[in-house]
Amino acid sequence: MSDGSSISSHDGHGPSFTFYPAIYVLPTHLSLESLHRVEECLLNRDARLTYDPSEARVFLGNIGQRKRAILELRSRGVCTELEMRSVPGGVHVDGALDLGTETESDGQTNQSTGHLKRARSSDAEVDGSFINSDLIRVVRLGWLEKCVEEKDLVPMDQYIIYQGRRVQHPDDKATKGSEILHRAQQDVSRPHRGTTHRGTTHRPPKLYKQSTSENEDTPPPAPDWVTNHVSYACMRSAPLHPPNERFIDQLVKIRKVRELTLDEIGVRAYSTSIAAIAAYPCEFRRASEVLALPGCDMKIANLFAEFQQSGDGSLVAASALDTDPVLRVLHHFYRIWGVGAKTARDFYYARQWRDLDDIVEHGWNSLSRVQQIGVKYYDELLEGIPRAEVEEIARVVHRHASAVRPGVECIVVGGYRRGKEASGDADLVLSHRDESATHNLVVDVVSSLETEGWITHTLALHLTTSTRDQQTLPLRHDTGNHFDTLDKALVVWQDPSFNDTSPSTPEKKKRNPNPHRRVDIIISPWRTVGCAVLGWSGDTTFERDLRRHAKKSRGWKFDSSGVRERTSGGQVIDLERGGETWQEREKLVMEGLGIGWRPPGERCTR
DNA sequence: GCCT
DNA sequence: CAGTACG
DNA sequence: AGGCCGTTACTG
Repeated sequence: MSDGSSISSHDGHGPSFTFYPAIYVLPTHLSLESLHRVEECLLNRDARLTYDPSEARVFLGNIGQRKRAILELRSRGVCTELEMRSVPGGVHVDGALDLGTETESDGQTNQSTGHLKRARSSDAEVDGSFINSDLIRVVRLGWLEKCVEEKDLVPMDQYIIYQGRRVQHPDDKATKGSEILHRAQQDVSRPHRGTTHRGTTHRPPKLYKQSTSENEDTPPPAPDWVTNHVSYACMRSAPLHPPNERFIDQLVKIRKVRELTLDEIGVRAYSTSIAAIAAYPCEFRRASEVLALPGCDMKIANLFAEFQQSGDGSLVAASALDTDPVLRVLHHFYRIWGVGAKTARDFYYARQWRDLDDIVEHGWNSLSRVQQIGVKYYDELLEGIPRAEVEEIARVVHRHASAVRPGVECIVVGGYRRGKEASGDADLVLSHRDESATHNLVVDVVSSLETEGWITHTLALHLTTSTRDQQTLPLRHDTGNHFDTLDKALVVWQDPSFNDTSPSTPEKKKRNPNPHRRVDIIISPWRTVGCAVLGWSGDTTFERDLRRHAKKSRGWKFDSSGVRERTSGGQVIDLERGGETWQEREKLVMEGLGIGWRPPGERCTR
């Protein structure tokens, strides 16, 4: 092995590390495979592995020098001072030193007595020195190799490179961010110290079989995109329901907390990790598998370890969304259409509101028009639209569009096209092979639908190309020809027809019981319909990475209205010319951008 | 939080 | 200008 | 150390 690790995961039975404190494997100077084998070896012997440096007390690594060891610790935020009493080669005294300090965990000591006997027979240092001391040790990998070779625990002494005690971190001042966020981070950083497993080295029962033979828990071969470090979500296939969906659900909740606490970068980071995990084709069995994915590092691997050990698959930082009283209210406000994280916090902290009634009672007139609509139809707009109903809406829109522009095509995009059972809204792209037919189409379709009673409110109208062009064309010799983005209408929709039978009071019109729905109608000229459909069919991270990739790898600007040169002047790049159908044109765009085609059902980055 |  | 929306 | 989607388009 180039990194000098001779650890094999097929090494038969060996000693048990159950009663060692949390072990952290330093990845430095280790290949990913070696790292995995070392972890595998430890796990097979019931060691308590951690990906959180702050809770580890043994750091195992392919390292030779004390100076290097200190550096490795420091770079992981572990500040120590040298502990002189038992340095390498010194007298072995920690047992005596620490045995007397065991006061807080009698239960654990008693419970493990029987095992301690076994352990003690081969290694006297196991019990006393570690279980209750705050000693931090950096140990050469050779120790583990020796233990494996001897099939027994071997004293660490000769393998200790450095030994220290934790000291207060110099810049440990309070974070300026919200206390909730801070608390959440604290909680995450010590996932094994919860009330459930407090202080004990006892591992929860393994769900998988103890490995004895060929069926060894070697992880499945990594997919290409892992080996090749493909970091753009738009270049991987992520299905609607990936194998690690339950873990992803937890991470999505943490991301939501980051949104609510205005941590945009954290949101971006979690999105990257989530997208990678969503593309992973099998259930993780080891945190080290997580570690191998692009966009996932110790933080995420550690969260997976917590997920795996939690029993019910919950993460403390994720549960905060439901349990923290402040976050609960912020989340509630955030789900109002037209209210983002900033406004939600303003409602809470400045206006001191706590629920929708407070808003209606004390601030109705301070709301924007769309926020009022958002509050009014709060529950209905959050409901989720079944696929059949999305199709129904599309038929109605297509009928009206056809009346106004014969030959128009209506394409359902968004979550529906990715296969979601229920969509947050209905996203429809209208296009026509005759370029002039898409001119003013939004306005015409929306007013037609309004007249027939399908559209109850228009939340936003984005008019760019067509309407404005005509009015301002003479004035527009603009410097930067950003002449195209798509026309679109974001509307509130309600089926106007319902049974008006029964009423004993026939004069009073019964209220329409059909739920209000959010519908987005997007207009695209045929010339760029492939871009429109591509830009409106992927999950957020897929679309972000699409733009990022177009920029970084081609120097192009991609959006749903087309592909352009990024250099001023912005020459249009026509990647879809020659495509006969919108499906063909979308495929040509994906290939032209160099991401390769994949169906919409595989663009689910969450 | 992760990557270059 | 900041804030929100869209995927 | 600096970037992270969009020179988005809209509202107020």
